Amino acid sequence: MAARRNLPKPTDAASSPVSMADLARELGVSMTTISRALSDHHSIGPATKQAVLKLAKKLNYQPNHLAAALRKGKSKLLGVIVPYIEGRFFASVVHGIETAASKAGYSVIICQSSEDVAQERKNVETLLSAQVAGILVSVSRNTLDFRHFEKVRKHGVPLVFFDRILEGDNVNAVVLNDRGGANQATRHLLEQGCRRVAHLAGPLHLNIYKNRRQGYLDALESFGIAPDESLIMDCDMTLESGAACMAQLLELPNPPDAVFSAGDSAILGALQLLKSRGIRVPQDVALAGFSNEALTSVAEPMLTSVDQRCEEMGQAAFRLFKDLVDAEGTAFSQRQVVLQPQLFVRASSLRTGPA
Amino acid sequence: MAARRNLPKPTDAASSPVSMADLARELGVSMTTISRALSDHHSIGPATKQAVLKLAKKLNYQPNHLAAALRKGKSKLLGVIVPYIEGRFFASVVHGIETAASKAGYSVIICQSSEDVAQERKNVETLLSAQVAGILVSVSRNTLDFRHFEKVRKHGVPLVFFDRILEGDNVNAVVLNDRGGANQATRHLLEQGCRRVAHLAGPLHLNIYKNRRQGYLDALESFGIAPDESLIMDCDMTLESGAACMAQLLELPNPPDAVFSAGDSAILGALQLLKSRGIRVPQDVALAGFSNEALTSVAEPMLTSVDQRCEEMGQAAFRLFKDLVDAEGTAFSQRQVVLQPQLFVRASSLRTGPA
DNA sequence: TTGTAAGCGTTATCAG
DNA sequence: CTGATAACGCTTACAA
Repeated sequence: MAARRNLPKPTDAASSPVSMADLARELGVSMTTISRALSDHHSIGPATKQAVLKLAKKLNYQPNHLAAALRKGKSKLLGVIVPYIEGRFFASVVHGIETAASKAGYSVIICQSSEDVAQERKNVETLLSAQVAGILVSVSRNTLDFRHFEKVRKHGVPLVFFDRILEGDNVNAVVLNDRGGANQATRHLLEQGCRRVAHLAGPLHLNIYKNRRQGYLDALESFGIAPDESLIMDCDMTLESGAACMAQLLELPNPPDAVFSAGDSAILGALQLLKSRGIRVPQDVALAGFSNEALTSVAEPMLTSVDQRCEEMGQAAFRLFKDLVDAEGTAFSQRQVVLQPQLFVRASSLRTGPA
Repeated sequence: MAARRNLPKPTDAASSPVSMADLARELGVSMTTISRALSDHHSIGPATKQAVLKLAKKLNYQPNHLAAALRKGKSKLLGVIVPYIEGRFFASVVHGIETAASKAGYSVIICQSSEDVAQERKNVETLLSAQVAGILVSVSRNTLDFRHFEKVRKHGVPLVFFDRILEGDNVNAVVLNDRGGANQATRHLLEQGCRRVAHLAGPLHLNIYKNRRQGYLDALESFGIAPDESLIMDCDMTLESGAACMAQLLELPNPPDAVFSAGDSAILGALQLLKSRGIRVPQDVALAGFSNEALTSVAEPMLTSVDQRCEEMGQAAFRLFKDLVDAEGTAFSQRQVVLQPQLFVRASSLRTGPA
């Protein structure tokens, strides 16, 4: 018994949805009254209001947001454009955005640019056509200009950038203090007694990698160490690339005693290469990465890394959008929110003995 | 020079968006003509059509999908409900869905149920109110009935389940052959010569875990091995839980020589516990997990695992939805798509010596 | 090939 | 406190 629990009753093919007009007819009042009852307007008798709400529940009334949005000229849809959604970082940021947004009654439409400006342009068009209330975007790797975002502003749609932004443009943005985080990580390595700290740098046209590199340089300077160009490697931040860079670093006449990478995959590649050569981590070479990916706690030794506060970033981005909406008309120009990263120190950088 | 690249020209506050009516007025034709030109209708002179398109481009006309959807009664919005979006699995599935959807001209609205039926119910309401063309859902952990999905069908909105579905209900769904995958993994362990294979089982009210357990039992049976209840552990699939289960298994008078876990985090926990006790993997205990998470390639030894074809699942789910839309009216009842998982054999289960 | 007009489900304005 | 009516931007019979 109890074999088939909640099977659909056979007798219901898509019955036409019930509208406000239906409620009005049924109750013998005007649509205006229905609208007011449903939207909690003040000019409405408590009795009628209750009656409306009751009937709405009974008939399973489902408001049509499209119609409302069309009429009001503003939807409760929020557009989000990310390079891709796989991988911890963007998934977490989107998680943060969605959570904050839905609390405020917004639904989020997600678009992937696949690291391609052309697609990003299409995404913008799509979102504008969907009449979104705002757009949150982290630009693709090869986005070099702002033309397609001009259109967004022309339509009067609030625009917020997060994480990856275009340098030199004054826009609303939420970013991580990448420079500070990199500085912190590098200082930590220096404090462990390392003196030849190498850096795996990402593509420098992206603000995030440029800033991480700068933070690395800052730390060296504060320790009075002159930067050595041969210790700064161009790296595309993949596992393979990290290993290749590490191999190259080991070829140097005077190889590094520590490596700070602008990303975690690359530092893992470096770790694997070191282990394959029998070089001890952290005793011979100490390591630190950036992003605090899950893999940092799985690697052996566990990897020191800078956490990016992904979820906070999502929340902050939404809040900034909301501020823009609420400040409608109030002419305030640009807002930047800067989040403070947090260094997670793990075994890969902790030298047990003295410096 | 070239300091400020693409700064907004100071002279443009949200100019009101241009509509079809504007184009019509400007060109001195009717809105019908505009509509036809824009929607590539056949009854339209090539000359007028070109003129319209040119003007549209010039005036930066942006179609209003909301209005079109309202009129047509069908939007190009697709609703997706997942328990959460962080973590590899759902992020990848969503990636697959979004990629397929956007190719077909749909935008996807993402909702998280946070593993909570109440929230899931709200999500359904939200999506219906947004007039989505369809809903794709992977149910939350504590979803036990279908009432809130009845409403979806009543509205005539195509509904597709993926991965997590409710057993016993006949619905459109895309699932993994979890049973087959588990069978494959367990057989592999048996073929390596293991004879006491333990199983870390997930919450059994979820189809996926129930099926994985069954696949495990199938494999034992095909090897003529009677299942030993003391080797089957209830596990909530976390790292900690996996370690705890492993510890318990080691207490047995006759401990296992292999473990198949229904999830990767748990098997990693088991691995860490074994290593901490100096027990060799795979020589003393061979390990295999499920999901093929990124961490499986980072662990040492690397972990054997069953890949879930996340992205294919997303694509398949979208395709199933599309089929439903295209078959509008055609009364075909339920469709199930079953994807074949793939076993990735790695060091954690490969015994070098003979059995 | 083109135009007219009605209507999708709301909300807002103005009268009662 | 309530009601009639216009309007949001677009599609689509139907008519010319």
